[in-house]
Amino acid sequence: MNKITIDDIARDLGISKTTVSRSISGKGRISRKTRRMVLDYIKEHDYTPNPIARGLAQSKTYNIGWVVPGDSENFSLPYFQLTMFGMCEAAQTENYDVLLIMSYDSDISRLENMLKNRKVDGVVLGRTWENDLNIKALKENGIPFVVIGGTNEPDVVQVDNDHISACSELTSIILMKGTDKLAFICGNSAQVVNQTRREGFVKGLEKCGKSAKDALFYVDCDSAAQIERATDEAIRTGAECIVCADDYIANSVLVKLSRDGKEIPKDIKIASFYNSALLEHNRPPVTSIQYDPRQLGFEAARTLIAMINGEQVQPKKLLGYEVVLKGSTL
Amino acid sequence: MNKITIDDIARDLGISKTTVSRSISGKGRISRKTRRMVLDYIKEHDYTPNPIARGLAQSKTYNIGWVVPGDSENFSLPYFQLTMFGMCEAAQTENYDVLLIMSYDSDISRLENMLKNRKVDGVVLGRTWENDLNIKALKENGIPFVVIGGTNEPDVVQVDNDHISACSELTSIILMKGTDKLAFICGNSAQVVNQTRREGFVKGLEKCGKSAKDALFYVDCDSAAQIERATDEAIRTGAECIVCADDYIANSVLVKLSRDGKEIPKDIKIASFYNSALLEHNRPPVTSIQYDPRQLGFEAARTLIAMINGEQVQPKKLLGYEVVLKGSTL
DNA sequence: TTGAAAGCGCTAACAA
DNA sequence: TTGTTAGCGCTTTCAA
Repeated sequence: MNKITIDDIARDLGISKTTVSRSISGKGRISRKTRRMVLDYIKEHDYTPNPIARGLAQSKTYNIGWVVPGDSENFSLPYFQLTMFGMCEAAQTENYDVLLIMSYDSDISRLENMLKNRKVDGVVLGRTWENDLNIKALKENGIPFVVIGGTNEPDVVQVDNDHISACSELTSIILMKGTDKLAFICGNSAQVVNQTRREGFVKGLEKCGKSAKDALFYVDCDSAAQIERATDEAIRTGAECIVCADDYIANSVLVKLSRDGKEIPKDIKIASFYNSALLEHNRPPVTSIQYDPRQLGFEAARTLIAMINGEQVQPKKLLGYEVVLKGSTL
Repeated sequence: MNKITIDDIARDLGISKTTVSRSISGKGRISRKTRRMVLDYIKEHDYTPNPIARGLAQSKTYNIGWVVPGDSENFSLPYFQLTMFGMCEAAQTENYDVLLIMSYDSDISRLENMLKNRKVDGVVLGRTWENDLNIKALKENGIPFVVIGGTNEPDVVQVDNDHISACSELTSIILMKGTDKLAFICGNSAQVVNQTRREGFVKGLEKCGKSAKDALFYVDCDSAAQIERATDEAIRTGAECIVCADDYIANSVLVKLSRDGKEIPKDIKIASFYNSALLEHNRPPVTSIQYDPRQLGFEAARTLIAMINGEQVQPKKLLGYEVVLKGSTL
């Protein structure tokens, strides 16, 4: 067991523990020689400072909290987990660790508890809602935090995919290829990401001289049943292409279409605003937008730690994307 | 900000901070009256003990570590995340938090670091390998830990799905329905779960008077290409049913079959030893085994915390399952 | 450049 | 039943 402490080092080396502490942290003036000596000793004896003790002394935990929705459907799980991996990577390089905070829809008690306990130095919010209670709690608390996703709350540091550009680009490409009547299906519209994607969709319409009135909208489709109903209605109303806000929607639409014996893209085209690896094996492959959740998480954690260190950070960072055209919109 | 400390309470109430501490923890003798008084004060002033300070004093962190594979393919992500949710639930009830530890295949440096830093009181291992280096490091360190999955390392507390019973049951059911020639496809055989499922499969064969020689085995199929090759060969060799070790394999097999225009179950039957929600929309639905990853995580964390508290725990706990027969094996 | 001493906020022997 | 007194292992003034 690693039971050696800073006192042991000081005693063995015949110096004060202040000097040892300074040698380790690099703060304050220290002769190169003394510092070398301490560092060598540490290496040789495999000493690791106790982060709890350091935490107590500096009122820091060297942990960041990751608020992850505990109630999301299975399809979004990989997305969240990949952002989590990215966060861990970023945290690691700064010697931080990641602590989990489960959130359920409107129940923010887990987060509140964590804030009261002061077990984290900052928080990353994995998903944003309209009128987000988590954001309110975080603001009120004053702890540094960054959100992944958009928000119209002022003074919130955000990292997000550039959904607007991405969705508008994909939408206009579809239109320019001669498809005229589009249907848009999305889930819970209280989630900011669904609002943003809708906005991008409309922008894409407008870029091609159309407006929202020229398309069909099915929002708040949370269950498979609702999505299937929307699909049915879209087809009956003459939609030529169904644009799905995410892969969960796309999957349900695909199942429905195959059950009805519709052929893609002959009978109806389909595109998705989020491409998870889970859809990639579909026949035909689905036109979609490719993001990098891992990078998203990385950026969020990196930004957060910079904030914790008192650095100035960019208030809103948008990451890139790639529109991938495939057989489903040929 | 919650800046009130135990000293403030002691001063305000005219008692010693020991008494305050005791009132909070409930340890030692305390008059009901004093305790009430302290508790009331705490409630009124919204005091929360500083867990860092408590941690330093008791050499405890009230964190448990969750070793999660950072390199698993997307299909297993939901499984891992669901166990993670279960862990969080269990941890929460005991006032513990969950800290992430990413692991990559054979690189256990993250875990070693965490152990050296003593930022967790115990560890849950999310996946087990043959000759698992994580297990060795944990044993050597002496920290309490439980593994999810099987292991032949002695003296390791395990929580696992009962893969042997489940797989053997499903296998024998398929055989009893008149299917004769089975093929088994699985991924990396250094992962214990794949070994265990294979064992269950063989046991199922034996229950029906067959042996391993009567079936086709394709192990270490890690890539889609390998799985497709295995599928091809299985069919050419006369397999009537392809039994897939998990949903990732099943998905690739399904894609391959549909591309080749094979009809399920007419041309070939298919079953999976793990049913994720990701496959549930397949047409026809796939016969498979249903586990509850959330409960698995819950049980693991609960057991770990019991160990941390010095309680005696069951060395090996197997959880239930459900064999779900669907159209793919009709 | 170094050291002494006083915390950080809590727990736990030991006394009273 | 309660209080006194040392810590837990580190950081950080303030002096030397």
